[in-house]
Amino acid sequence: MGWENQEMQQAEEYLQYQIQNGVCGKVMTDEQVEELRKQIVAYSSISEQLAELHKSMSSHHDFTGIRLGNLYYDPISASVGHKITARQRWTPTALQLQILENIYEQGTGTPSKQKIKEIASELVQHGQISETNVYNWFQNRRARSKRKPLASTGSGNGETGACSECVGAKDKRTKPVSSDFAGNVGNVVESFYFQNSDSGINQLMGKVESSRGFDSYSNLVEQFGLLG
Amino acid sequence: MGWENQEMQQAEEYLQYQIQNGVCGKVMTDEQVEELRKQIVAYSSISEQLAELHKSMSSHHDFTGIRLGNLYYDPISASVGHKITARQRWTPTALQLQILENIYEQGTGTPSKQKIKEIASELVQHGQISETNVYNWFQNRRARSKRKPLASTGSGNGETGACSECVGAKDKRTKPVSSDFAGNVGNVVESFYFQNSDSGINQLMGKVESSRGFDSYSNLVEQFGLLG
DNA sequence: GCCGTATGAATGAACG
DNA sequence: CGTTCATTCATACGGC
Repeated sequence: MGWENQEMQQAEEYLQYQIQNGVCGKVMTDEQVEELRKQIVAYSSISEQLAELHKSMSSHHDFTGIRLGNLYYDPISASVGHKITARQRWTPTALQLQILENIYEQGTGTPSKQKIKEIASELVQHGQISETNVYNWFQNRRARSKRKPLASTGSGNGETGACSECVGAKDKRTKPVSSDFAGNVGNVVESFYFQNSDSGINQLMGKVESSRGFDSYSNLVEQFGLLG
Repeated sequence: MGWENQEMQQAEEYLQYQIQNGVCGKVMTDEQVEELRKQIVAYSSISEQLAELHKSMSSHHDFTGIRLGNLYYDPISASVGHKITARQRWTPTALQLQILENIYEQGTGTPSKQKIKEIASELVQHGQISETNVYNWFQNRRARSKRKPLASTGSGNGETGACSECVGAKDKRTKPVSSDFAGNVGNVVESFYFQNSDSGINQLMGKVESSRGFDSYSNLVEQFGLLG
């Protein structure tokens, strides 16, 4: 159409000006918006099933107490102390678990003080954890994977191959995921997020798109049947 | 600065033109973009993990499932949920129960490997059972009789007063999630952002929803009509 | 039909 | 290191 270069340039400058003054920020093409829309729809649907969890969490959090820095408020005793009252045994986060499993399988499955320190310091990025936790985890992991896979008796009704401490057991726990994944997801996510955001929408889109592991939400949706 | 009305108008027109031609569409503030970015990053990391997990699991043809924080991934249905799949849990038959109780009372209550084997092989005649089941039964029996001042198991089925986990007076069983949430509060407080997207899966939802992020997100959706 | 209890199982930590 | 304990999870079951 009849847009002169000069006009366009002026417009661009104007835009720049507006942006700099916070009047308006990023500009997206409809295509991009649509892309985003799809992403969000898919993701939010996927996360939908977690909503229930959140609900119960928030509806009962008046009994959970809260941690304030190094202090901990216990709603039951209505007091604030330095320790998290009683209980509170460590539970690995999913990511931590995966990483641990990975290390366990790849690594000799051997601990070693130094190594534990390293592992702990790495895992602490994904949630609270101590060296003791790591130590215990390996200890338990080793011990439990050792018990022989004992055939469950009979069948029919209650298949019991599962084992607790049991008498026998094969590794039936978490399978390690691709090392690539286990080792990097955390970082990926972090860098993903903490990256300078000035790059704008294009970058965002690029990242979301190129985010590996899933080709498209439809694929995802199909795989997990997460969309009602 | 020196922006003349005319120039501004031209710019606006230019923008309109661009929009109409699909060159550019919606305009968002940086804040909004950032909000969006957060949402997508959160969702995408969840999805990514699920996808990877799925891939890994299916490639291993493993049917055990995996724990994801408070959630469980079921490789069979390829979905994530709160349950540990349909695996039936063992239930002792009346006869088995009686025998077990008997053994428990007579013996010190401590089984131990060899004994368990024997017991199991004996009980299997009265219904399906595995050593693991026996082991667990004793384990639980011991643990639970400790919390409750229940002395006699009573001969019949009469049983005495009821008390589930007993000492857990607060009975968190009904609100299982909350306790776990408590354990995570710290993380939520400390790392508000998605430094870890892992089991943070619940954390994440908590963050997403509790932060103004979600609202902003909803607003965004409305404002920009991102959701058809 | 929802709510609370009973109980098999999973698992972090501790014990000897 | 192998075992055991303590706590928690998930679900089946029974009453209102």
